[in-house]
Amino acid sequence: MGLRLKNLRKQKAVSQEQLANLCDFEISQISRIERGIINTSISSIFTIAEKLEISPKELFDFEEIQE
Amino acid sequence: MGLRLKNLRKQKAVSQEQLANLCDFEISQISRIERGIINTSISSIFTIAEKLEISPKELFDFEEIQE
DNA sequence: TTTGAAATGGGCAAATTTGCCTATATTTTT
DNA sequence: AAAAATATAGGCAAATTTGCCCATTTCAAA
Repeated sequence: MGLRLKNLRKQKAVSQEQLANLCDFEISQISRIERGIINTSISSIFTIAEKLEISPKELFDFEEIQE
Repeated sequence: MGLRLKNLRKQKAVSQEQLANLCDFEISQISRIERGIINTSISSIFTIAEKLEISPKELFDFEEIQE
């Protein structure tokens, strides 16, 4: 999931800091989510998806195997 | 999300208790998730989706408006 | 290589979730 | 209506996440 987010974020050319500001999260939080350090909540995912202007579903669009 | 889960679970004719056992969660936890009392984690969602034999994406397949 | 931006890492308190348990309410079946 | 099954509710401690710091590392551009 984290990897998926990282890829989508980069596709949108948004930095972790920018995304953090948009979501009103901490940068470290975005970093933790992308690296899979934490198991973030659904609402965080929804916020991120919204601010990244993607569908939440897209964040789960990856093969089970990875990460 | 909770509503979506509840619907999918019922479609599969699985009770909260059965789902809880499958996932190795507490029944009350399933109940809380379905009612939106808590903001559960992604990994919980993945576990539930797996045990319910659905794609995680399906759980997010609903209109923004509802619930 | 140096500079600046972007990302990672860690510590700590506050907030939230989770498990465990028991009780009550609601729904379904007989 | 009564009984049985399902779902909701709440309390409490343990576990996890989150925000708020600041320091360090990695990466990209000059």
